[in-house]
Amino acid sequence: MGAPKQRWTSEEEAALRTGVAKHGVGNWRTILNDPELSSVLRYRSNVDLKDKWRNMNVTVTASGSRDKARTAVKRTRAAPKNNDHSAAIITVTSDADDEIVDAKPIASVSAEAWNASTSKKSHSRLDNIIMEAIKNLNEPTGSHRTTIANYIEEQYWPPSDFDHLLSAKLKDLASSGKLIKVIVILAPYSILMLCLCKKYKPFKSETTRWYHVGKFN
DNA sequence: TTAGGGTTACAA
DNA sequence: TTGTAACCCTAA
Repeated sequence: MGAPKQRWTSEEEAALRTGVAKHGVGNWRTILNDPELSSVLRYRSNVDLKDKWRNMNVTVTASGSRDKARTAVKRTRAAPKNNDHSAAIITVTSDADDEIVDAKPIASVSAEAWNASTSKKSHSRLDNIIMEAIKNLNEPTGSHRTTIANYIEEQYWPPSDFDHLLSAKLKDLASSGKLIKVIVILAPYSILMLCLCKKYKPFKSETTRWYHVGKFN
């Protein structure tokens, strides 16, 4: 352990983030072998990548706890697989880490109480429940609003205007980066290619929005 | 090869 | 002295 510490450069950190986005968390060897990244990361081992990713998640969660980093890392493993010719994920509109706070069933309470801030953390109770729902549903391509709503209705006793609240909250969480909003375009392959080339903007009826916790690869 | 826990170097 | 980041060790 006498080796001098080799501080990570911003280029290396960027390469690691790119690698994780591309290959997924845990595929450190694959990231290292990526021709686009290998030159930047040539002085790093797969263990270095793993450790750095852990540290980066500690920083992001601002908790200083390795345990929280671990949960963050675990949650980033799910990745959408585009194996359907008639539907594809076109856009990931936001991406950020988050934290999980305990969410136990509660009795029916007012919308204000659902939305009330729980502690020094800025998360509301509903935020946590939504995160828990998406996490537990564990759908590879994320979960649709109605699926999330059904889960919460099964597990909890939401207020009458819950559906409206949920929509607003999902929008908030996506815009703040706590959730990833994925736009899935239900269209033939040719249309998808036009979308990718930005030559065709799908109608609202041709798209659906799925919400996902964590990062894609 | 990876995850997770432990250790050490370093900066504030 | 303390917290953080980098590095090391080991089990699976």
